[in-house]
Amino acid sequence: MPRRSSGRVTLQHIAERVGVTKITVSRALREPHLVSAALRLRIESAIDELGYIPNHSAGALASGRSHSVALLIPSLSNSVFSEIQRGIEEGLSEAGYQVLIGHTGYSILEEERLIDTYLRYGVEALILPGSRHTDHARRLLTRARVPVVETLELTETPLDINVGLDQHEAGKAMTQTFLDQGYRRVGFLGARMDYRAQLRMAGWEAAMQQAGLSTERCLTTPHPSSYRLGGEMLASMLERWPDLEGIFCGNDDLAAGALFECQRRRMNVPGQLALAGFNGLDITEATSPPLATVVTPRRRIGETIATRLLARLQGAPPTPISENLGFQIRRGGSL
Amino acid sequence: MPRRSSGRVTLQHIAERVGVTKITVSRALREPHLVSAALRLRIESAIDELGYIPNHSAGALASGRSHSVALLIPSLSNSVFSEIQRGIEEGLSEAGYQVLIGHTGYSILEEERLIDTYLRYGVEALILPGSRHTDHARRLLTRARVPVVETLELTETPLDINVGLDQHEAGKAMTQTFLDQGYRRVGFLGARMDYRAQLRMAGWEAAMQQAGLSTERCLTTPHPSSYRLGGEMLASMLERWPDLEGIFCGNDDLAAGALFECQRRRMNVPGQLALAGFNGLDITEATSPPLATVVTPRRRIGETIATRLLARLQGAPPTPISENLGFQIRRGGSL
DNA sequence: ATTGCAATTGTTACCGGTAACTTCGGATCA
DNA sequence: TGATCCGAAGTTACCGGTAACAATTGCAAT
Repeated sequence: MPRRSSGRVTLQHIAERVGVTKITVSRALREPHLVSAALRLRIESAIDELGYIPNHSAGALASGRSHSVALLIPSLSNSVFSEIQRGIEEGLSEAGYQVLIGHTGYSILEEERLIDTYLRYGVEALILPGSRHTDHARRLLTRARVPVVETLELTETPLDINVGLDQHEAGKAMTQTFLDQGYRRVGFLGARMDYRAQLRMAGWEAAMQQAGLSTERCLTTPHPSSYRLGGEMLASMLERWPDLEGIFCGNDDLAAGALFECQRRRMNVPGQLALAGFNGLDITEATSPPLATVVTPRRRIGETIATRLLARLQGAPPTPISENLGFQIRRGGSL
Repeated sequence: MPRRSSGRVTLQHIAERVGVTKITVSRALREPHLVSAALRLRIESAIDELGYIPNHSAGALASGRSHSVALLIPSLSNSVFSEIQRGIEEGLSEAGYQVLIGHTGYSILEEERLIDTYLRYGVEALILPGSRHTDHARRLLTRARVPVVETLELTETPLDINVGLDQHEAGKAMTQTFLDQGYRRVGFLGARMDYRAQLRMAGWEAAMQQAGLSTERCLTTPHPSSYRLGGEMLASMLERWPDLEGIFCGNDDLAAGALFECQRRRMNVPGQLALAGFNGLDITEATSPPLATVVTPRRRIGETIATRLLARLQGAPPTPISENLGFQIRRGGSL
């Protein structure tokens, strides 16, 4: 006698309808070549007559495989991650993996919570934004013995697979571009100030110091970045350092916001003030003038992650590896 | 003898370590008040000594409850959905539900695939963007007897819970705002042209026709919208209809792109051309001039969904209901 | 006719939890 | 002092699949 009247159609129901045992139905679904063609057809028609929906939990429990992979992203409104996601999804879904997306909101505590949750779900791999994690998260990951990808930035000590680009180097290169163009009083504007933003800023500092220039013209905030914020912060910077010649913004949103503020003030860009952003999002090509930016190979990052992860899932040895996919400087017209 | 050497720590291991049976450990986790305080402490310390991670599949299978809800969103790079998500997540996670995010890419076929996938995962509810679904998706949803939320737009025939705003009405209202300001030759610019974009456009048509004005100045494309596209399409429209006085863009991205193109052409906005977008994203307040837009109550949509869904999950009768959360016109300075 | 083998289908046990019911010792109470 | 009740822990069966191995059948090979 059933404990619950779940009403749900199970393999057993299909099996009875067709007059076989459930293992045969299970086979017809997972290894059709092992079931005779005639029977397979009868099973298939019974399945859609009755509306059978496989129970993933039961399958995962019995087989010890979940066929799913967790992808944690910091923000649901940033095309940086959506393009990476597309590359990953494409590669993994083809290989039969379901990609479960989680949203950390740039918080490593939330990341920790999600890692825990998804390990309970039995994901076969985790893809994490960044290389900064809580201690507890590291412990969970180590114990779980599951492939882990850390992405976006590079790290000297990857947990496992690391695919990204050198954010510090990129920040330095963009700053150097300002300097090459003859700008000297170059400031830095940053928001959110997650670890990657800090690396970019450090790159700016390094380049400035190397050139013997001041790094005082720097304004940052922990608030999430936005177009509005870019404008407001630019205003503050101009007030504080009226002699600014150029500003390297930690991302494209801030740079665009800063550009709008310049337009509002009828300041010529780059004549009176040069601007640059980071990431190479669509907007940098649309503004007038187009924004200088660091173009990051997001799509390729996603694809590379998929490739490397599949290799690991298919048994490649767990050798920590760091892959640097580089970046490109685009001067746009704002620098 | 174990079939697999999973290596994973289970309830049984904890139980043996502590010297009780697994059901007691299970209780200590789910209903701590039923276990004596002393024992509970010993269990807890065994759990983190051994690094126990509950197996969600096993729990879900045994209890028939997954404590998870699927949220499908069309785009991972659009703050429209990220704000809705935040509202939903907040309400549901507090009540112990895990929100699983899926990405449809605006495709109802992909939506169908995801509905199927998440029903296999045993989600206890589904939140879908829009009211358009494939026939098969409808069949799946009906058979699954699971609460369903359709959001963003309103529908006369909700599957279950429907929370959103009248996109047609909003399109009409924005167009009427153009007319109220004396603009007559008002065009429409749309991309992607998913169902909501079509509704907005229909609203534009209705308002124009009602005013006895021409609806010929209309350019749409199935391509995804972007800032660049907004600029390019504006250029096409100006070439084709040089007498345009205003353009209602199907979303804020297009409107911003169009504005940038006007700036490039040194066209005065709104003097020579008035512009408006849709959604009220951050960028509309940052540009110069700020963009006119239809402000949609995204956060409230998310919160309302959470509230209504929780009520249903806690046993409220499955009465189809449609809740209209309205919108606001903001004239910015571009209209 | 016997053997061998491949193609099909079935049997059995088990994955790791939880529901429902049972047991047991002690406190409460008439 | 026996009946009753309550808190705390245990027993048993089962959720819905899948792994591993066994059984059956038909046919080719010996």
